[in-house]
Amino acid sequence: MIKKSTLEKIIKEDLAEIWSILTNEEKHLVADNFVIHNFKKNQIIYAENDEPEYLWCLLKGKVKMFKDGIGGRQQILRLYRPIQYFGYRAYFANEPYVSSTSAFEPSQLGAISMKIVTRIIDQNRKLAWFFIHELSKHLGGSDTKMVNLTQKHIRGRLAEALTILIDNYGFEDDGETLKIYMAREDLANLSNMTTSNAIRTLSTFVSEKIITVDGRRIKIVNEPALRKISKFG
Amino acid sequence: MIKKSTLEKIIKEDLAEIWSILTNEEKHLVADNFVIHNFKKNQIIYAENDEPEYLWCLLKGKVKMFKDGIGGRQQILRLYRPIQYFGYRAYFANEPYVSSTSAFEPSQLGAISMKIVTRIIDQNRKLAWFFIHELSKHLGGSDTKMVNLTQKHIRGRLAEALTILIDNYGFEDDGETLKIYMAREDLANLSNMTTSNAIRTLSTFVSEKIITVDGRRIKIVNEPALRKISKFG
DNA sequence: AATTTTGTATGCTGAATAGCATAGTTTTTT
DNA sequence: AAAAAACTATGCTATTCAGCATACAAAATT
Repeated sequence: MIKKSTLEKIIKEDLAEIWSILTNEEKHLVADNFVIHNFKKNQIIYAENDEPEYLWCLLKGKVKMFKDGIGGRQQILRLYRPIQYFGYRAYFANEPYVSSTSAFEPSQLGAISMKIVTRIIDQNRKLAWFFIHELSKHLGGSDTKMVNLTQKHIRGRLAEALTILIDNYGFEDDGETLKIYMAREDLANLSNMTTSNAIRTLSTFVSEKIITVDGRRIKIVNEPALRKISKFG
Repeated sequence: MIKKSTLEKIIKEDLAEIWSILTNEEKHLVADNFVIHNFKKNQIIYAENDEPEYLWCLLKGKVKMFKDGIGGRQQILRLYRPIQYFGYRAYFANEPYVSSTSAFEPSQLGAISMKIVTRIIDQNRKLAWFFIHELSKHLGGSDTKMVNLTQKHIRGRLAEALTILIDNYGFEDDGETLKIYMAREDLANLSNMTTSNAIRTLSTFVSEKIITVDGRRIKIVNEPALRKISKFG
């Protein structure tokens, strides 16, 4: 269980952009209605077709947003890190979730009722702008990703997935080991290919000295080459 | 050139949802800053990497939003009909356009400076909500489309494209001829396949008595079958 | 610690779809 | 209305990628 103090720190000391724009009164409203949840590895936070109810705030851990497709094949849509927000889109669109989310690793999340978020948006322009900005960013990203996934070849898609991991979670202290350890299957689900092909293509990247692999530990040894493959492949 | 009266009709008589939520003063502000543009068939409205400046309102005609990918292959992201709005996402995200738009057929559009739209959002909650809702809908649609395009087979993708055309533009008076005549290449660009494969797959749909084809005129003769292929294919 | 389960690596095979060529047709331009 | 350009239809071939099988390795569970 996260300490109440940790939570208050985040909200009151404006550690995340979103809270810094609230009035003290609004901060109190949020703090009083913020419920902490702990999720185990691979535990579902919400599932496709569920009715949206909460704004989720990832405090600690890693979360994936995904959609189950044909034959149980999963497509990972987005990855989240602390402190980021999700779960609000479907509520705003007034429809059930079109995707699911689960914890990649043991994670701590806060849930705030969307009714309260709505109430605050109604009285605070800046929060409205926060969501307009956030949604606009995601929409551009989704459109771009669509074209990348449909048009790039396997090498390009896997290279792009690796750059997404770099950009989202960064490196360990050595400056080259990816700070996320995911199964090959997840890597495949992120880059729209089968697990076999993710494994195969990783191997060729190793033989080309672009990465090294030690179990799930991936080191990026030639990032420019990787980004080049991602861009043109 | 569209008549000023037509424009005023749209804005003052609340023919489109968006305007009905404005105060009279705001309506005036919009009407005074609304510039009508005519676009020829295939003319570009704005292009990828351009800096966004206007909210575009499609008054008459048809518009496609697309992204140019590898080897000049285009992916159509969304289709617009009167009276719908676009061009605002990149401005809200504070970034250049990630996609382009062009007129499918001779079209009339209105352009309003995004600065003015921003000013109105700042003073009118309802307009903020309009965009939050709109962006949320589009984001859900984009995520769903991504999975459809990457996971469905060719038949399913083409069937889906046809249902998108039905849902966006409907039928002629006969109740079965699609009210949009697009080149096979555009149909291919909508469903992520080559032109050859769009033509081939259309032919098999004809032989299966799901559609009939007369040049670019497509009649949907078995819509349930089409939707079934779209869903499970 | 042993056993079971799950994940990784690699090879082989087949299916799906892209690419290209050619002929005929429609649309656009002059 | 004629000429040019663009589009459509179909066949054949090449490529990419998925599917499956097997062996091995690593994790998780008992």
